[in-house]
Amino acid sequence: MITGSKAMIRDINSHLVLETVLNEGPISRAAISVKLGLTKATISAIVADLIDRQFIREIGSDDTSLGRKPILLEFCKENGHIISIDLGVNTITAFTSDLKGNDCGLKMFPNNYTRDNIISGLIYIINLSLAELPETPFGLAGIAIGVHGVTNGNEILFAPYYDYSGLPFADRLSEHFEVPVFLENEANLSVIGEKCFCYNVPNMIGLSVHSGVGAGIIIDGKLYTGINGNAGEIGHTIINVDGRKCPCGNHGCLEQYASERAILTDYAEIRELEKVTIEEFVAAYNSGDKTASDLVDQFVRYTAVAVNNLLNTFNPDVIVINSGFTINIPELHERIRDQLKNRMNKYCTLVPSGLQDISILLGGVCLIIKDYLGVDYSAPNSDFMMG
Amino acid sequence: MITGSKAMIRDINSHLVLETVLNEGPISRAAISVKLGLTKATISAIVADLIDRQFIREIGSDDTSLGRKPILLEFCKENGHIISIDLGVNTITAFTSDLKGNDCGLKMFPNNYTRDNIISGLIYIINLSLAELPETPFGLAGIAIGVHGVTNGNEILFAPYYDYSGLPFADRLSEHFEVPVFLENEANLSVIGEKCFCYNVPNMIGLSVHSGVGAGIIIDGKLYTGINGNAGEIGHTIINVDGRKCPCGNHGCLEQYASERAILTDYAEIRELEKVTIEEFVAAYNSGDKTASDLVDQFVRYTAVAVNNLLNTFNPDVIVINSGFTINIPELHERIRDQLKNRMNKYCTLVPSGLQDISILLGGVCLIIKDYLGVDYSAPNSDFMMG
DNA sequence: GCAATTAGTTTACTTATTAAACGAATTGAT
DNA sequence: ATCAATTCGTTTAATAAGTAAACTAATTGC
Repeated sequence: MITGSKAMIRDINSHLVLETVLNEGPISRAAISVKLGLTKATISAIVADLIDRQFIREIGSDDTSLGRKPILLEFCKENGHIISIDLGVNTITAFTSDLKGNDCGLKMFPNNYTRDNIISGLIYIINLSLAELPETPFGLAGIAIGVHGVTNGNEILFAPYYDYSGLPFADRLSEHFEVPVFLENEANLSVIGEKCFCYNVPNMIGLSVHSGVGAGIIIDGKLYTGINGNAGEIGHTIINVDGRKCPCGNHGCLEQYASERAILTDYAEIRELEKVTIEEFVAAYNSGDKTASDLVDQFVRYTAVAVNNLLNTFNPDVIVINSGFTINIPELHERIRDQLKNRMNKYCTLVPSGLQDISILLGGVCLIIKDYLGVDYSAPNSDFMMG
Repeated sequence: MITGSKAMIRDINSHLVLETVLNEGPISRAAISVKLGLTKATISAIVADLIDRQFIREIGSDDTSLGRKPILLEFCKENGHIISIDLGVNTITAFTSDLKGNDCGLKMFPNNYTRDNIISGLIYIINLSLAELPETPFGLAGIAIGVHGVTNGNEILFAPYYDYSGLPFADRLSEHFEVPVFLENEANLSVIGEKCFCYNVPNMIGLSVHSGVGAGIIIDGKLYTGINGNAGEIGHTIINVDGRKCPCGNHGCLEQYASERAILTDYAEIRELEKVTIEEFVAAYNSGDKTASDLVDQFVRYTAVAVNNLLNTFNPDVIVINSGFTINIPELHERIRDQLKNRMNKYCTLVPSGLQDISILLGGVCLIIKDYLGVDYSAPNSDFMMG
């Protein structure tokens, strides 16, 4: 049972100070005191401890008009590194950053790994990334791995596109690198990334349309994954009760209409092609291909249904859409929004992805920051920051 | 900004002690100390204060085999009263209880009130209920009002079945009776009631099928209502993209298929009747009426779709169904569950309502308990308690 | 050079928890 | 009947964290 104690008070206040310096620094002790409503004495004591532990440091004074100049404090972002990996079906992307998510290197590798060698493959990839990083006081803070499938408690429960279910990724990598390792679903990481770097709101849904369709759910500022990590598996919500058969056993699942897989498969079938990439599809669409245009209509229509259902279910601050289609054909946002103009959706706040193809990687970074510092990161003046 | 302070420590621990006595009492100081992990000295200090404030009292000793007998502490449930009202379209139900939700009287009134006199009507009804209650140290702890419509911050935003939107219920009643007043959507109250009295789990969805279809959402033990109180308005999620037109402007909303209104309207139309009550409909079904049977099939089929979608969206501990159909035709639960046997729903934990037609009223009681005591009530050994 | 102002530290105090000793109450063995 | 063993609850001294207020430090402008 978590009970109140003096240690808890200091813990709460210390994290508040660290969060303030991280997200609003450089900032002075006096300003922190005003912002948090704690006395200057308390702030001074906590700051001394945080400096001692090398989380923050004093930098030059600020320019003020009157009185003694404040000593500015800033977060020591380069004192450690984070590795965030997008374990894609075709490509593995490894992103290294400092403790504020700043780019320290990005590498891409074809994913030729099988169930038998994927873990050693990841160790190899991580070592390659680590090799380029300078020594730091803290070293590696943690490793995040974005999985295209359902995860629960650091285990892959179900992944339709690769055969990695049940593998002890986290345990092995954690033993090997002696740092925390987190496996998390890509839609979940994606929405975390959007929240921390772009849209700082407490309740948001990230609608991720890639091979399948998933939603990352943030409620009260916290990721909600359900009791088995299956929350947000909206690809298998039924939106057409008499519709297309789905491998899951039901009919009319969203995923059969609005996923990349559905659209590209439909296109390939109609055009009697073996396989179509999203780039080829978009090129066809842009050149006025009628089939592609019809399928884009389908995507817009069914994605709007998905957004309608999410709005009426969650009534969130924002819904962010991230998909290859909307990234490559930006006007789709407006078209989806146009289909949502009815009485129940007056509070609709549909927004485009701010991070697009790196949302998963930056979401992984935020997960590690949260684990390592115990603090929610909210990137101030981020390149990606929205309204 | 909420910061850590000494007052916070005592506040946290004091509420934990009160919660323990409320939900697990009668219990001794020693047992509380072990359960919470606080020292006996701390518990003694907090208990002295709670006794002083008349929230708890000492009762006789417990029988133990060895050593000094513990002094049992219990919650003073009869020191105050709660009024919970179900503001139905046809009927207003007023329930009075002690501070643990025990029945102190239930009255029903036809709802003939208009926009102009509903507030004075409620004052009249509440006064009638109060008149029968004995004097208590605390008096009235609060009033909860269950609304069949969307509420946000104690205001009715939208109610399709009566014309009470925007009325200052809470302000007027709060001024008049000088106690806190809460307006809340009926599906939300319903799921709170089920959580506190029947299913003590942190993540649950209450599917309420009455005139419309709504879901009460509890995440991490807390009601989630969205940013405008519109969360859980699943009656307007689209489950049949080319389906029936809905007044909301879309096609194929769940409410057009699986609500009482939809089923009863369909039945009346087919049978060329003016109006059918749910009792008449159930009687027809029980007497083998084919039309009723077909419409029950429709209800089962679409309710299963709703549950499927909720499972894949929330992956909660449990989903509770509460509807006139399932209350009156219990085998429908099994039939709904039978339609859910597919790969994605292996964690399905669909359960019947434990409180049935009083879930809204008891949910209101829990809301007031939470407000008044600052503690989550979890009815121990409740008559309604499930597994 | 001094008043005014703001930043940050020091000091005395308050308060809540803890650990340990202690007193109280009860059982069971001698 | 008495006393050791046991458990319950209180008392006491110590610790730790925040607060308020006084104090020192640093800077500007008159």
